[in-house]
Parts: sequence; structure tokens; C-alpha cells
Amino acid sequence: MARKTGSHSEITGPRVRRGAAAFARHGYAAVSMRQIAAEVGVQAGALYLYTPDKQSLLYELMKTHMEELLASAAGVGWPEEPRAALETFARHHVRFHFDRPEEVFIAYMELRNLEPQNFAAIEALRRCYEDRLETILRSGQASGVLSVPDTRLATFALIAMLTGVTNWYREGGRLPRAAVEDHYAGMVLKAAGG
Amino acid sequence: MARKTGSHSEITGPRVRRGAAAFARHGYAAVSMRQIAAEVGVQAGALYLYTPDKQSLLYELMKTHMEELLASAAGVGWPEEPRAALETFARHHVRFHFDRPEEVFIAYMELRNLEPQNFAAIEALRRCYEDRLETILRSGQASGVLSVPDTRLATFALIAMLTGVTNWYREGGRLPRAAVEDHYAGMVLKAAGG
DNA sequence: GCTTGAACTGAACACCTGTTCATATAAACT
DNA sequence: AGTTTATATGAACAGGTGTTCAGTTCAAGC
Repeated sequence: MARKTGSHSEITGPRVRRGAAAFARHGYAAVSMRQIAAEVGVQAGALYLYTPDKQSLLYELMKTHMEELLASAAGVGWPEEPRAALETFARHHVRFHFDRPEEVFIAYMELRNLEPQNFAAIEALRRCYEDRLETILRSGQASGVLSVPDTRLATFALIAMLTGVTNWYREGGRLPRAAVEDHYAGMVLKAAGG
Repeated sequence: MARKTGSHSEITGPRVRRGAAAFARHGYAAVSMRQIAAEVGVQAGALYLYTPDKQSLLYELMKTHMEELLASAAGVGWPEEPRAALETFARHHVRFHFDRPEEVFIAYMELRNLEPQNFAAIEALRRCYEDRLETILRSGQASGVLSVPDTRLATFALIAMLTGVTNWYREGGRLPRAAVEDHYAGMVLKAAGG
């Protein structure tokens, strides 16, 4: 057997990326190329038509995710007023993470499995995102409408708090998305002294 | 060659546990028994004098960590007043996590690599710890000195925020431990409306 | 209808995996 | 000094790893 009817690279390509999302469930090292291939419905060798190697599969997944996060954040209408901007940040973060639980998980858990060069690239993207929040906190601090003990520490603390939503939120759970978003936004604002 | 001078189980046993902490750096699946053995200074086969298998090594590590966390929390002098209790919780959490960055990392990252039975046991311990915080929040809510949108959500959010300290804090960094502890305690209190 | 080439297979490569076990050593006890 | 026993070795096991590649198949272009 070889090429099957109706299977083209435009179909298999995305399937490979989706298959690689299995990294989220069991971890990069624990998921073999053969397992990904099986999920895609293909033999292991065929994966190498879509990625040069396993590491690139992980890296591309994380890079794409971070770029989408940054692009999504850039596309938001940002209020001038720092408290409103902070609320916007919190709501956007939670909302974005609702829709991509697997990618978020990978982006935060598999950093240690990136080769140094790839790690540096992803870290740089992450830093960009953090800087967006820190800028808001600094401007709020300067104008006196926000009050945090240390802008860098507060940036880490708030992002950690927000990202934690993926650890427990499950579709169809006790709280609807909008409520979760409201609650997180409220807590972030209070934590930052808004 | 075989048994070496001055090497006993009382020495090798702890070394095995310390060697298994390599799970923190590269992940459970990525660390082989031979790598752990090499770190201990022993052949792979000898590890099985100290653990029935690799999974138990991970499980015991996590179980011990969680039990120590619970024991440490139980040993604290807990104030009656909810705001003071919340501050105590935050400070204890941060302080405890300062000293065990690797174990904390493993406890939060390797849950998915536990077999179902072991996972359930660790989750139960984690739940105990969370309940301690939630109890504080509820009593504060009841007496009106604290105000959170949802005690369960707030529990997750605050613990995520506090645990995040291990992601960036490094010994000898910009901020001393005491300052970090102060800042986190302050933000937690504010976030909970204290 | 024939040729081309993208898409895929399946076997092979060298090496690594967790785990077991017969064997060897050195310390402790008699 | 001789025996026992805890501690460790190193080879072996069956199977899995990422990756390569000659060969096969099928849709599209002429």
C-alpha cells in the first residue's frame, strides 16, 4: 500500500501538528514518532515529509503558539488608562488560554525539552509577552492608579495566576467561561491595587 | 568489582533519591535509570535494591514532598484571624518552595507521568493542602474581612500565583528571599480583598 | 494512455529502554 | 579464621527509539 485516496499534504500536514499536541498529554519524551504517526493515520517515516525531526515538531508548535498569542494580544483594542488596560490583559489572557489548553500546556511544560537555541527563541517571545504586562503595571504605578511592590515580580505573579486557569478549568464545569474570566480579571485588578 | 569500600545503603539510598531529582531538569521520561545510576555512582541494576521500579521512584519522590509540605504546614502556628492566617499561608508556601525548587517542579510537572493509582494518591494530598487555603478564604469571607469572587477559584488562583515563584526566583538574584516573600504575601492579601 | 512526481510504505539502522539475575566482593558476626 | 549477608556488578533480555531510504502507489498533466 502507499498513497491513499484523498490524502494530500494539505490534510496530513495539519494532522501532524494536531498529532504532536499529544505532547501535552504525556510529555515530549514520552510520545514517540510512531505514536504521532498512528494518530495521524500514517507510518512513522511519512512524518519526515512534514518535519525535519522530532525537536522541530515541538519547536514549531511552541513558536506558532507564542506568535499567535502575541498577534492576538496585538490585535486587541488597548485602553490608555492602566487599570482598564490591565483588565483587558487579564481577560484576553484567560480567553486565549481557554481555547488552546493543549498548546498552553506544552508552551509551559516543555521548555526544558527544547534545544538551547530553540529555547532562547521561545524565551524571547515569552519575554515580549511579559513586557506587555509589565509596561501596563509601570505606567499604572507611575500615574498612581496601580500599586505593586515590584513590577517585574508582579508580572510573573499575575501571569502565573492567570495561566493557572488551564490546570483546573474544564469545559462544562461548575463555572461558565465568562464568570471565570470575570473572577480572574477582578482578582488581578485587586492584586495590582487597582 | 562489586561492593566498594564505605558505600552502604544508608549512603546510596539518599543518593538515589537525589539522583531521581534529575526528573526536574529533563522530565521523567527523558531521564533513564542508567543516567540516575551514573549520578549516584553505581550501575543501573543496583538501583533496584532501592526501588521496585522507575515509577515508584517518581511516586515516592512526590509523595514524600507532599507529605513534607503538609507536615510543615501543620507545624505552623496558625492565627485565628483569617487575614493573618492567609498571610501565614502565603509566607509559608513561598518559604517552603524556596528550599525545594526541584521537588516542587516535579510535583507540579510530573503528575501526568504517574500511573492512575499513584496519581489519585498524590491528588488527594494536594487536595488536602488546597483545602487548608480554601478554609481560610471561606472563614474570611464569612466574617467579611476577606472578599473573593469564588473560594474554590480563588484557591487555585492564589496557589498558582505563589507556586510561580519557582519559575523565576534564583538564589542570589535581584531580590532577597525576604522581599520576595513580603511581596507575594502582600499581593495575595490584596487579591483576596484583605 | 502515458509519464511524472508527490505522498506514502515497510524494512532496516544503530542505539537506548526498564528490568532481571547469576556472580563477585567486602564488611560484619561468630 | 571462617561463615554469612548486604551491596554491587555486568551481561543479557525483549522491545522501543529517532531517522533513513529504496521501493510502491495513485492523482494530475500532457
